[in-house]
Amino acid sequence: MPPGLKDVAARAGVSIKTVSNVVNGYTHVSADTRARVQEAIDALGYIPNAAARQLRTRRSGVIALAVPELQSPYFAEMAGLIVQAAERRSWTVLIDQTDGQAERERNLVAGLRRHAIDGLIFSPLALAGEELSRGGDTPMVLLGERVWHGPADHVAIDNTEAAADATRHLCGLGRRSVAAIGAQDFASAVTAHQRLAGYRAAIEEAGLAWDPLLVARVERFHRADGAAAMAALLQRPRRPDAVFCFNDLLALGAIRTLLEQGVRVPEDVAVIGFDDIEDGRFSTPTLSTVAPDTARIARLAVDLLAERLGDGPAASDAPREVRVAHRLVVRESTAG
Amino acid sequence: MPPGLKDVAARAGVSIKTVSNVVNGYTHVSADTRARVQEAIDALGYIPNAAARQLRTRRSGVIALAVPELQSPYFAEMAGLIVQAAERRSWTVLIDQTDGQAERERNLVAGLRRHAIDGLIFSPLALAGEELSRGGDTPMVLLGERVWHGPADHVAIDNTEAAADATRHLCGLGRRSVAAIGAQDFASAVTAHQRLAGYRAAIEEAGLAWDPLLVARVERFHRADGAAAMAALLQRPRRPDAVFCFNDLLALGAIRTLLEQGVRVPEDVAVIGFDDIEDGRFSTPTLSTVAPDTARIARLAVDLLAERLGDGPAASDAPREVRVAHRLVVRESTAG
DNA sequence: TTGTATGCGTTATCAC
DNA sequence: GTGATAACGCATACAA
Repeated sequence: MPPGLKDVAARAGVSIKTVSNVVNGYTHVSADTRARVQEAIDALGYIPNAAARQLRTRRSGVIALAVPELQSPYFAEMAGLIVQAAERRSWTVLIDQTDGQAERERNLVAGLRRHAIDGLIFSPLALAGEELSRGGDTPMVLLGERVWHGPADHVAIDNTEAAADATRHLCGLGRRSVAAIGAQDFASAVTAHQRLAGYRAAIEEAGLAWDPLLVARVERFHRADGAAAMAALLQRPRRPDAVFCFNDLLALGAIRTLLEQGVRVPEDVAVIGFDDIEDGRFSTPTLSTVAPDTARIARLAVDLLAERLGDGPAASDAPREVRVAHRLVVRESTAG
Repeated sequence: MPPGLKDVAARAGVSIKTVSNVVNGYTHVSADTRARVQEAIDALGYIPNAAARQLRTRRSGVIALAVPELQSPYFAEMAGLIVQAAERRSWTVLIDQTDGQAERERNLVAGLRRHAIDGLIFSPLALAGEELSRGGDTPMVLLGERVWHGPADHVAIDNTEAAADATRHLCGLGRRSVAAIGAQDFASAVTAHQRLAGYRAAIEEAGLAWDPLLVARVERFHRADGAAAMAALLQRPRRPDAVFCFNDLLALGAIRTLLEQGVRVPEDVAVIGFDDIEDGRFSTPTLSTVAPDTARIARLAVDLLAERLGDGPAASDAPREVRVAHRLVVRESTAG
């Protein structure tokens, strides 16, 4: 049975209120009393009971981070950064893996954890638009651009523009047959839609013909999907001389297929990805990519949540959209 | 203000005890009452208050998983699998990133979260031996082999034997100058020590001379360390014709350096890693490796913890060590 | 089978 | 500056 406020109070010869004051850094405590209480706390190894505290204050000091999957290096990195940012506010982060399942995401938004978490940072995959607003009362910050302007804050890079930048880079290399890997059909695939739009805009801007046969669809954004999509692309009549992949994993998979089939990268086909995960810095060839300012995204997400959680004036302001910078990173896979 | 037991009871015209019974699936409730209560629960959207429940039962339904870093694909995968396994017991997993910092690991073991979590699954990096037993009362399952036999359960593969298997594979290829990347000096680097021991055993078993100059030390197990270590190895007088890397990230970094310097893999240097992360299946060349049965490790870790947590007879048994299988996966990087 | 009453460890409102 | 005491929402011993 761990010691409680009561035990500390008894040992220090004061009331529990005084101990509580000391624990919570209340200022109006005489130095003498404070010292005595502190001594008792140390001696007993007192640790405040989180449950009791939460029951009273309705605050758990825990925020949830919901991502589609931790296996994806981008989300893993994001998770690590958010944990770090949260730590500076002494928040604990509960990481939730949705596996992109609509039902799980819905539960999250509905607030099935309502009592347990103070806020939610959410990177939705299966949910979009209004469904995201059927929310409980838990403050939420969305990661990734939304087309719809709902009641939640969100922070993201300009996906469409970033995709256009990547595509422009390929066109600027003199490539005339620029393919895309990563298109998705379902309505909630906002990221895929936006990157496709950026790709198309840049293609047309370069005076190239829009060719649907150069666009490969994928189920998910994994290496295996990229590999399969690339194989399909190579089957088609018009063979591309460049590929924009909607994320780095797709690109790494695509490169694998190309090399396997004796196609040189970047000489025959230039490949660019998206996310700037660490893998791309050590692959052969190293991977050109679009680098979002992930550290900044993480920091801003936590900051926005903190503002909502604070009882300050900003807590009830209109939802904000924060745009974060991205930059092009040119490496071997397009440096031909 | 979310509804409580009281509100549900009022609406259903019963006492809170009855509602509580229904919520907790107590069997002796008349079908009629149960239906009425359930209706009220649904209508009000009642969700039990986790804090209050925990205050009473001293159980939070949350277990912590502490890993050095989520960015590492192996730990990310492990985390995902453990979350899945825990889900089947309706446990929530709180993921803690220690960054390999001794202080953080110490806090964990000391139980600074004591009140908040029911159990801990821990993959220590900076702590070893006795320090791991200075534990609180929170049940703990250790991931990764320990030399010392402390008071906690642990589940792991036979690191030494697995490392020997990898090295034997290289020797079996006829390579005579087999290097190792991943040695570490500090005492708590149990994994590195064991893999080095396995490597050495296999080297001597093959009748090769033990050459300390073929062993490269690393700070951490990242791609960059592998790349740097390989570069150092190439500088030394005796150039290796094979390398056993203590994990896949090191191997991928090493391969990058080799290819960059025009050394062919596997023709000139065969490379094998450890962990079987997804990257290795799509890299060029694809990566030979030792594959631990990670899914089984995850499942067993959760099972062991469950036994400790259960109030059954097994709860106070002596600590168990569970050994999990591994297998060699031969891919292009050694298939020369 | 169901209801009443008590306490889990805190914080917060009042007195003193 | 400090102490007594009432909640917070739930589970459960005990009664009915």
